[in-house]
Amino acid sequence: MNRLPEKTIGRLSEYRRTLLNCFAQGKTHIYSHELANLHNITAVQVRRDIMLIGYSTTLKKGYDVKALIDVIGDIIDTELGLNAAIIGIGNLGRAITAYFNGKRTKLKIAATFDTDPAKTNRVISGVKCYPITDLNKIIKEQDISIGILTVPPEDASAVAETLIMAGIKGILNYTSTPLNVSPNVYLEEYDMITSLEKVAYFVKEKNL
Amino acid sequence: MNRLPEKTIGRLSEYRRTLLNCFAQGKTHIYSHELANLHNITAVQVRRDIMLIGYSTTLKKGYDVKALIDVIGDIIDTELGLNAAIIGIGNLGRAITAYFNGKRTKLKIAATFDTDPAKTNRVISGVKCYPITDLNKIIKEQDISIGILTVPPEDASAVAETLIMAGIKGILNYTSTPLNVSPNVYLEEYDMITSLEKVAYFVKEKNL
DNA sequence: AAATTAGTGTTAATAAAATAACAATGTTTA
DNA sequence: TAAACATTGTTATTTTATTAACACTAATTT
Repeated sequence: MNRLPEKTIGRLSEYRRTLLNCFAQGKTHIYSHELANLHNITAVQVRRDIMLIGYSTTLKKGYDVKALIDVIGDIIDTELGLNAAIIGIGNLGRAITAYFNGKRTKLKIAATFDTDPAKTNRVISGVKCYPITDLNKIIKEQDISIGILTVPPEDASAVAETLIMAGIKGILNYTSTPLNVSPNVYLEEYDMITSLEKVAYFVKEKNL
Repeated sequence: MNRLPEKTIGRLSEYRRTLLNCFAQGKTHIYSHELANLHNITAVQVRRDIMLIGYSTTLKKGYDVKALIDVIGDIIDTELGLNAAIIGIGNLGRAITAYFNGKRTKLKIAATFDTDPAKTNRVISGVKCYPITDLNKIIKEQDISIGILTVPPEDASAVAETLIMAGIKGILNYTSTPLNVSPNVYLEEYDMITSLEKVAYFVKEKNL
């Protein structure tokens, strides 16, 4: 399988969740335009994405929901699953942890970390919270390969550094501090303030 | 000013926050490559973005930090500011509210909404929480033009509908339910599960 | 003060993503 | 069963975003 476009990967993840819903509702087949409507994109986009992952159907009755779920799983899941850790268990960290708990099988939030002694060494949102001083040890012990950063912005760089030293392979950065990581670590950044300011800008523009 | 690219708007928001930090530290000028390094992008990208907003400097001492902050403000802020509301004041809603409080002058979280009677009619993270049945009334009274959706996925579509009926102009959707909105409403969607699955995919790919 | 260097602004080229066009073919309808 | 239709898979085109190239000029060095 050739490297898939980044945007396609994102959409595949979304398709799969929609497909899982359809499957749960007993729907066995789905047309490209149905899937497209559910995601507010074009049917061509859907077909192109599905072409890229090498799935196709001989029928003209739409895609086999179950089969497509499996094919997407083959692409985006790892066989044994991956472990992630949340660093900074404030409201945002808790939101993500709670959101995940029990839902994914292949991706698991295996540990959380914080500096606040009131939070550490107990279970929060179903996951054990460790003091951040144990980060290196726990990351290695539990084979955690993804770090989700929800610490205050001033701590972000230092924590990222520690994560990378501990051997993490991917970082999802929700702090407003842009990070600088070596090219062998995959970094995805998302900043809520930026998104809100973007919405505000386009709201303003619409009124012109 | 011609329509700016969406990606540029996002970066401008980020530049501004970095510039505000620089300014607070007494830095008066900044080179394009400094700003670029702080954001892990190229200096060309920075210069191009700044060119697009029509700012330029005659000096070769970098951009005037204060002036650039103001120019970006002229682009992305509205003169009177805009009001936003959070719908669904769980962990995620609280995280965003707390994050914002007292920080922005031009964008304000003016109200929050929830269905849970234990949460409504009191102040949470510094903002009054109203029952969702009052949504239409409050949106209009307080001139709220942006809705931030942090409700459970099964409620997302209905709430979005209500928001639009109430006259909202922009929606930031953090639920995992893709929304379908009329073209006169600006919609930005962000899904944490997708992001995490994307990171997992690229972590996996790196190992090949 | 002439030569060099470093930095900006802008146009041109490239790359990535989305959309359009359309051939192929199974399905439905007359 | 033949014609019309609907749906997929794929290539071509267009659009959007990024990167490279480079002319210009203030600052620095010799």
